[in-house]
Amino acid sequence: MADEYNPKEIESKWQEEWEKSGIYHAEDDSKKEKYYALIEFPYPSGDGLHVGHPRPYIGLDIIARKRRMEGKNVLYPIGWDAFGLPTENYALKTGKDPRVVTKENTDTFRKQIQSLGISFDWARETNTTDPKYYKWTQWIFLKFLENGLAYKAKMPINWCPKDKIGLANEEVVDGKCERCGTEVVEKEKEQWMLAITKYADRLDKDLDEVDYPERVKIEQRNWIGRSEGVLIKFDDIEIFTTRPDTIRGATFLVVSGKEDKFTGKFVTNPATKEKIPVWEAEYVYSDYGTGAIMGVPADDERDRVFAEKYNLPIVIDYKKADFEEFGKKVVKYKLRDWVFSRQRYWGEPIPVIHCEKPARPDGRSGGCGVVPVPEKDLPVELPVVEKYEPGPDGESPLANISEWVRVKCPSCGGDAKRETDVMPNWAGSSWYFYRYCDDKNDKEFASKEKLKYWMGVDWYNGGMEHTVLHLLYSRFWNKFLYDLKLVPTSEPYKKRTSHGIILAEGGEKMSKSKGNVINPDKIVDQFGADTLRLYEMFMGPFEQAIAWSDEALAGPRRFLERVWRLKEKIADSNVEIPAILHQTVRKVSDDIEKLGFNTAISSMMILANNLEKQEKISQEEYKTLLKLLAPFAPHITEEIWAELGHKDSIHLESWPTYDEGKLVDDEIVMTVQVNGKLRATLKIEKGQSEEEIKSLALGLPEVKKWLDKEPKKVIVVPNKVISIVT
RNA sequence: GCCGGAGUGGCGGAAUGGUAGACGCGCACGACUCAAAAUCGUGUCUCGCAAGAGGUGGAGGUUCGAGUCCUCUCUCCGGCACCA
Repeated sequence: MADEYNPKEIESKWQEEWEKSGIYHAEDDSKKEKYYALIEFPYPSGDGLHVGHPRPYIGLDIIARKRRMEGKNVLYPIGWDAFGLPTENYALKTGKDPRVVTKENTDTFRKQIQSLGISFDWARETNTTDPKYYKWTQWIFLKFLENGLAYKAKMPINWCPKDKIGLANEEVVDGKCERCGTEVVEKEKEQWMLAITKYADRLDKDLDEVDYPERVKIEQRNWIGRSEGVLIKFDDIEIFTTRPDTIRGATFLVVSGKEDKFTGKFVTNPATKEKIPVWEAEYVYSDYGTGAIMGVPADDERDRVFAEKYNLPIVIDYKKADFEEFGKKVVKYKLRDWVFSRQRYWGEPIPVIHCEKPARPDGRSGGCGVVPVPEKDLPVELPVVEKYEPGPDGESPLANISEWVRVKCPSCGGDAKRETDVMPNWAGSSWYFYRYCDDKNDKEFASKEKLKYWMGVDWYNGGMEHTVLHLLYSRFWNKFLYDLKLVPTSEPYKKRTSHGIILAEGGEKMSKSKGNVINPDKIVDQFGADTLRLYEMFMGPFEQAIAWSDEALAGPRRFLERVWRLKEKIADSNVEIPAILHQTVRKVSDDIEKLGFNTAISSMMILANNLEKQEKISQEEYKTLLKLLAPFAPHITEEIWAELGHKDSIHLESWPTYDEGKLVDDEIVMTVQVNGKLRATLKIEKGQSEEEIKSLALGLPEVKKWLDKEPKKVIVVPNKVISIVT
């Protein structure tokens, strides 16, 4: 038969057509209401796409497509978060220029993603490694510097000996490098820091304003670690406690190892006026609170263990104190400032110059010290190097390029050196969502007018693993830029959701080393992109991790074949639209908003099965099904739409609506329970009275059988249940 | 230890307190076919010939009615963790 469903043919055809007509391009000057849908832009690794990557893209594609059909001006962009270690390590191994590697990888990724028919606005594609992009990453860094939020400090940092790289606290998991799993060690090093702690209170409090999953809010709050307590002086030692009421039970103080000059001394408990000893212990941290605590063995488990071990007195049943009786209330956070330096190559150079004449401590002229690169000289481009190895002491590979490093001080003209540290790969992703709003701008990172129109992001979907990394960092940048009046909203994302990852068959994580990675190209080739899209949305709840199954792909493909075949049943009759169509419109519309893609698809399957059983179907029924399906399976629906004689794309049609009054069938099946047990079903007509229904139910032979006396009570739940109690 | 989330057929999973297992996969049988694939139809929680009984990790409870609400408990997953 000539008219077979052939995805290979129709999919590439429509993809080209859509790109040519630009129907997915966001309009900057539009009277329409805007809608900004965002996915976390991918890191283009050398392994190419695996089937897990597109799950969030497809999910938000359905949202974006539905919004367009609802008449919104939709921005659904994509770009590449391309700085980072894997590319650099690959360059190290092969000697290839990371720029070339990145170009190859993004080309592969782009081609693969484009084969899935996702309605990204490719005209706004951005890349964090493009100097035109990272010029603005550097520019924002200079704003941090200018406002005193970027500073250099010699401090113990988390050092990964394998990657030869300093890590932010957020990148250390169980004492190991988040990336490679190597045990991190402490290392003293001069580092650039960003003062995220200055925003700790607002990062915590403003979570109240946004629509994030509760879990994400809790994890962020956990990480920020706000606690209210009191600072109390025991002679020269100030302690922090959240339980000042227990002060009369304090029989000793404990200081961290760094404060050990007090160890062995005695101080006065301001509440009891007794002299109590000062001890030193590892369980007290130097960088939290004041680095000193009061030991209340009667009320605190650790203090009790400590007191028992060292035979310290334990006072019970002491009188409680008032909260601020002995000191003043303060708020402390667990959050630490962000280590922002990386001594590697493939990142944004930190745009500062170190003048050889140090700045004078009194701030008067004579020396410059750290000098920001003037804005006109941005971007500071990464020079081409021969060797990508970090130096023996963990110096950046850039430190070896003396012609790049040696510059004149922009301030005094004297000899100076460039900063050779680069930024962490979280830098470019902390602001990319602004760039999409105005990606061609070479005067600003994005114009205020365009930001005002497009921001904030209406719906942002991404991985749970970024809750305390990317999500917290980008909220911090946003708040900083908001304070400078450079961006219009105090929070970047109105709504955040998370997708579950796709696991390999058998439930293991997909990884190259395990050899269980599934390439979407294979699936597209064999089944078509529409089947892949449908399957990824149908396989299970969107927000839940789920194992891939090759076998199960057949279901969605059969469904599409069925929809395809329904063409032949179209009749030009003007039939009354049955209730099931209204129900399906409602179900699909509602489910999409709840990320219930699996149940939305299931209801469309039911509708298709239903239509197939009919002799003939009306144009109206079929077109409605196609429109509902269009966001899920954009190619096949477009093809059929065109075959039905339409000149314009189905994706420009308006989203179907339903009639509230026609949701219920004329005939309803109710269940009849006797003492809670199901005994019969009862067919009734729409609109029958409760009394009628009751007597019909009581008259059923299957019911009479169980009634040996007058029922005590009969409960009728409209359209559902008749419950008889004897 | 603390804070979240989840336990439902052979499998993925459905179910505003109202017929548990929708939808899909798989499997079985049947139709079509020389045959196979594809497609279509029927069946598919357990016990029972049937009437019926039991069944959503376990034990109680609330309710006319509980997978869903409450109490206790077990297991798994995620986050935080000598954070005062």
